[in-house]
Amino acid sequence: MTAARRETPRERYRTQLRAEIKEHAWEQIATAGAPGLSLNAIAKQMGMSGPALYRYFSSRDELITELIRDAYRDLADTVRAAAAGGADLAGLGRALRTWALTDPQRYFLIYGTPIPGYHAPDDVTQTASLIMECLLDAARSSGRDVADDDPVRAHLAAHRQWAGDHPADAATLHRALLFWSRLHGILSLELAGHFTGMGLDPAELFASELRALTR
Amino acid sequence: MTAARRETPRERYRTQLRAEIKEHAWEQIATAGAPGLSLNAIAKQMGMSGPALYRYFSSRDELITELIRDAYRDLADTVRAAAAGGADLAGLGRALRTWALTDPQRYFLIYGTPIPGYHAPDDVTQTASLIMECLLDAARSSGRDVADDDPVRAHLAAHRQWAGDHPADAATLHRALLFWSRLHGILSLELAGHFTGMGLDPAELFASELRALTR
DNA sequence: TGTACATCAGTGAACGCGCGTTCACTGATGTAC
DNA sequence: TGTACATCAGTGAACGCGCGTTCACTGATGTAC
Repeated sequence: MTAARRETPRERYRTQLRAEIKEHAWEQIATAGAPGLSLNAIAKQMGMSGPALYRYFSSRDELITELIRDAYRDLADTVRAAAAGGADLAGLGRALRTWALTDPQRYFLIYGTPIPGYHAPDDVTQTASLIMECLLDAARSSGRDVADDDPVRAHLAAHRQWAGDHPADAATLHRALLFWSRLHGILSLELAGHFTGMGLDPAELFASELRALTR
Repeated sequence: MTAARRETPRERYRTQLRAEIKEHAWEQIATAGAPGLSLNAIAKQMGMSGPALYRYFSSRDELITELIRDAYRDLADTVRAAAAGGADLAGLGRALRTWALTDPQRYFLIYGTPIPGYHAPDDVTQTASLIMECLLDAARSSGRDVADDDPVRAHLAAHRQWAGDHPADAATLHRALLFWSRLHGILSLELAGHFTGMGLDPAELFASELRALTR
């Protein structure tokens, strides 16, 4: 058992301030979107000078990458917590929607318009797979078999790296994938306000898609 | 018959230069995303001074709004052309995907991450309905009835402003809506590179969702 | 417990940049007589 | 056909701004003897 070395006060302060910076960053993203994020603005908000932040993040890009990392991690934790609490596919769907509604711009930071040329580092991709694997596990034991004779299943069976070492037959892969893409379809349109503009209730549409996948 | 007044050379030049500016704007958006769009950069690219553009667009915001307007119009035209050419729902789906792949950032300008606080002007919303009405028409005469006993149909039947005066029963409304949200789900994940990152072929997935809707 | 030194947080000035936008202007193009 | 005037495109200088980032520095906090 490796005794976790006692964190020095300085280290504690450091991690705490890093967290504080990120919180302000999220606030800023929530109100102006990711492109509007500015180190100087965050510093001002925290009552310190701009260059001070360079003690905690080596560049604006590093901060954004860290935020993306955190967003993925937080979503993965949310989904896994729901699964650990015994949620089936429908439960995961509801957890996902709640998470997305909590902070739409955080959702879009992950699943929204990509920044041309930006590539997420490896560990972020790994966390993303974590989420998919969690969906797979739920899709294996719950949900409904949709379009069981669709030819895409051959393709899915042949390309299953993303399933990691989680056991999954074609039906499970298919279900998890449809769960993801369909709910993302509804969610992203909801968060962008397209349904409200049409006079529709997003909650109803989401619930309906969820039913189609799990009933 | 109102004789279209002959366009003066100056007017012709004006409209042509406006178009030229927009083209450069699209190029810029394609390579750096919408937030990276800059009037000065466009001017430089065209070999003129920055302030010159203010003869053609009163502000950066007006230019962006105009681009959004054009994107919607172009998509509406594409979809309507396909419909006029006798395409069924599946055909419209393929047309939609082709359009999206032609210029992903243009697609995202419409359906991607919303800019907090930005609200599209009325006429843009109208063009958006045009698209939906076109989908409705196709959904009435083609496609497959999915989940015909889902309770969401009551909601759809009760909220049908977006259908305009196009005749549409609950099944048609439902089909058009699912067509839109499901294909958007696949498409936006594809354009953002999420499938490629997983080793999956987006074309297969798109075709499969299309089959589920129309077979 | 006290002293000497090293570590580190944060500051203020500065650099270079690009942005959107205004303004007074020059020079070319079109219009009226 | 020629002249006088109005319209309009485009320029260059300027304003004010905020950005990311570097750098030499002060002052406080922790460490070693």
